[in-house]
Amino acid sequence: MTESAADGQPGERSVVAAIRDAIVRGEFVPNQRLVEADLSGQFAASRATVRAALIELTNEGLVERVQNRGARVRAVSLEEAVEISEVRMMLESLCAAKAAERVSDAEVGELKELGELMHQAVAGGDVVGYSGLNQLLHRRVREISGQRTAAQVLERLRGQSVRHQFRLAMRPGRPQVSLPEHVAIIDAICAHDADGAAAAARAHLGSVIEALKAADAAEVSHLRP
Amino acid sequence: MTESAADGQPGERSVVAAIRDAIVRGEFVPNQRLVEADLSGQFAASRATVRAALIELTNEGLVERVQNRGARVRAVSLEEAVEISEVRMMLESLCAAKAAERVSDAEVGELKELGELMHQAVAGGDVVGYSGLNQLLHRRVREISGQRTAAQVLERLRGQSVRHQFRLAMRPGRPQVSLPEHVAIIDAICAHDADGAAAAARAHLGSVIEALKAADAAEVSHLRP
DNA sequence: CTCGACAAAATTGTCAACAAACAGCGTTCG
DNA sequence: CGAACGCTGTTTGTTGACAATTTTGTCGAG
Repeated sequence: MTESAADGQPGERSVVAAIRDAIVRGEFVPNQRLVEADLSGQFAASRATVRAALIELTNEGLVERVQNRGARVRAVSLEEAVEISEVRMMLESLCAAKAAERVSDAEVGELKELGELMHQAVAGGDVVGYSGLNQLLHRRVREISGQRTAAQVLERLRGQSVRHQFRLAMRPGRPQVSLPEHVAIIDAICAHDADGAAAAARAHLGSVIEALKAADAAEVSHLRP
Repeated sequence: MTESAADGQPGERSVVAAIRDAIVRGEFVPNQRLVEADLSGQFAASRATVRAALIELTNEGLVERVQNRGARVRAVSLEEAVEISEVRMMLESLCAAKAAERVSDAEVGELKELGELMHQAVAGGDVVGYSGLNQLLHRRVREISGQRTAAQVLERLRGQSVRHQFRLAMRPGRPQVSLPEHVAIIDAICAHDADGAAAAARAHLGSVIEALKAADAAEVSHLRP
């Protein structure tokens, strides 16, 4: 029972981050009601601050708010997760192509090293480490691309689908599938091959979509043996 | 000096819409400061309501807010407008492809009629009418696609770039260029040709990007003859 | 026993006031 | 004469309380 982090300064920005973390980390489960007064107590902030935070998180797609009925943690269905991945497929391929055009020599070295670390993580069975490297890679590609608009959108979408992403990373055999896809993206970017990078990113996200559907089907069948 | 629309109920939702309209319609120019107290008076709402509205509009990308320094209308540079159009290129092509797969017979008729109306508007020199039909077409394609995630992102991006879009629509000869591109999108969707629709949408947005750059270059050269 | 209306509790929406931070300007010191 | 300092006015950030709305629990009639 983590009595939750009620410390830190109660600044507006901090409360947003705190609630977001609580949702992303799974402390607040989907469809859980988020009562302003309760959160006000939990995070040691005034109700107005909490309210502002909830509005911000609503536009980030993490919470749902309906008139006079309060806010609750938004539950993203499999269908929505697939939609999000489809959008990611388009935008990550755009960013990968841009990154391939703009990548510097230093960044090439960085990406190659990242690929090596991912390889080691998979070989060593370090699933959570690999998951972290995975996110880091995607973020670095976004940054290198210089496409701030796409990067912002992708960042928001990541928050919404983090639960599904995590569930996916935990499936046995998944890292072995995604590693070569990631390597392909890295290689294409480092070779300044924009078309190849876009294609590799598309292929990777396509694989994610298939895996999402497969994972869901597997879990459903597991619920009724 | 339109003393601005201060009527209507002061509901939270209404204030957001009112301020958004004021920005999109150009009543509030880019970089204009948005003082909470002033808006509170203009829209007959409390400062807290205005504040909530500004937070919401910040996440929509229409206003910029800095700590302890207030909010101002966000000015999107040409560079940003191009970035936005690049993202739109990817997402609109996705929606066009999905729409081609899912379009019903009734919707085919609707789209064809829309194309006819656009043709008439261009032939009659009705620029603003054509601009409206343009937006309507893009929106209908998004709706038909059933891709709610992409549609939401596109809707937000449209708000940010509406000023550039409008400037573009006003350039002489632009409608004659964009009309066949729009027709190509319509035809591909109506023929259930997903790949063709995606390609047509990509081509259209590519044309928009080129036109944006050209329009900017022309205006710059016009400022120093 | 179920359905509907009524009342009470809980929760959100709104408001006015207070405190903190920043910007501009005049004063004073080097 | 120039620059640093402090002051004042304005604007945002925050708080607490009040009003409106929804939900929940209860009672009575059919």
